[in-house]
Amino acid sequence: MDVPADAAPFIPQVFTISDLSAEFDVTTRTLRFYEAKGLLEPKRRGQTRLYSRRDRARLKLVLQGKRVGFSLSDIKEMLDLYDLKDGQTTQLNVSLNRFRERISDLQRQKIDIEEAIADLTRTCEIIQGMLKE
Amino acid sequence: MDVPADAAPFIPQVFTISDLSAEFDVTTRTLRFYEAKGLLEPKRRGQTRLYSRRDRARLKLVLQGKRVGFSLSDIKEMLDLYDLKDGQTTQLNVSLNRFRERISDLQRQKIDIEEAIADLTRTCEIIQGMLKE
DNA sequence: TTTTACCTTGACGTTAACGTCAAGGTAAAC
DNA sequence: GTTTACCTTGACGTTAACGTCAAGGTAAAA
Repeated sequence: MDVPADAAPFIPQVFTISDLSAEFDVTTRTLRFYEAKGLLEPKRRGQTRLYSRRDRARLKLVLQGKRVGFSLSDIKEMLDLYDLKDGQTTQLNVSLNRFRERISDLQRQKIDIEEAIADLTRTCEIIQGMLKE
Repeated sequence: MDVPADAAPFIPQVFTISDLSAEFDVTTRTLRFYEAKGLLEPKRRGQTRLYSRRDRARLKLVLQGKRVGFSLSDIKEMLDLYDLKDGQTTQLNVSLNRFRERISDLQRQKIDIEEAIADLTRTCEIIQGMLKE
């Protein structure tokens, strides 16, 4: 009841570079690289980086984005969009379109791969035919 | 009947760099690059490159190989294999295995893409849900 | 107190498949 | 003869996403 509203939380939840490195299985170099690219913005304690929960959440999003094939600059743009706290709907629509474009790309790639598989399969059959002689 | 067996053919079928460039829609830079990589070996008339039908056939194979996702060095290895005119069967088996490995890779990739599509689709649905509010 | 471990910045290296000049040679057409 | 077109080699540039030193700072443990 008497706890001041601005009392510092007792679970600050900050992370070192090696914490995140270990948790997400990326190198420290990668984390510094993401910072240089503006994807993360850890504070410093002296020289040492201190990552907040927000940084951690962002990192998670970066890695998710990479998994589905977005480039780092794509991801940065989207993260930056979400930082503009206004016009939520607009932001969501922008990202929605991004995602849909990416889905189209992926479907195109899938077709290409299927064609390549068909090509190679046919070629294999021809070679097998030759080997039967 | 009296034509000597070693008579030069009257249809030499040689090609200039721009012939091939136009026919296969690749730049001349690309053709020189492939030569530097040992994929093509055109003769020279003075300075100028003269591509034989064999070069043309090789180029065709290179482009086919690229289409199904082989690297240039993969392709070079396979082309070189076919140049060793002995042990045909062995060569064919080697390539057959290569092709099958590539097919496996592609199938793996296809699965990855399908997963990414599923991920993105799910995310889109979530966003759409948020937008309905 | 020295070792050990972890942290920092900075700068250059890597890979693939060419692109892009630069600087010049040749050759046919006008 | 000069313009136009095409050819040559050589060398450096590009892109992405980090990797790999180098050289040094700090701090806790032995």
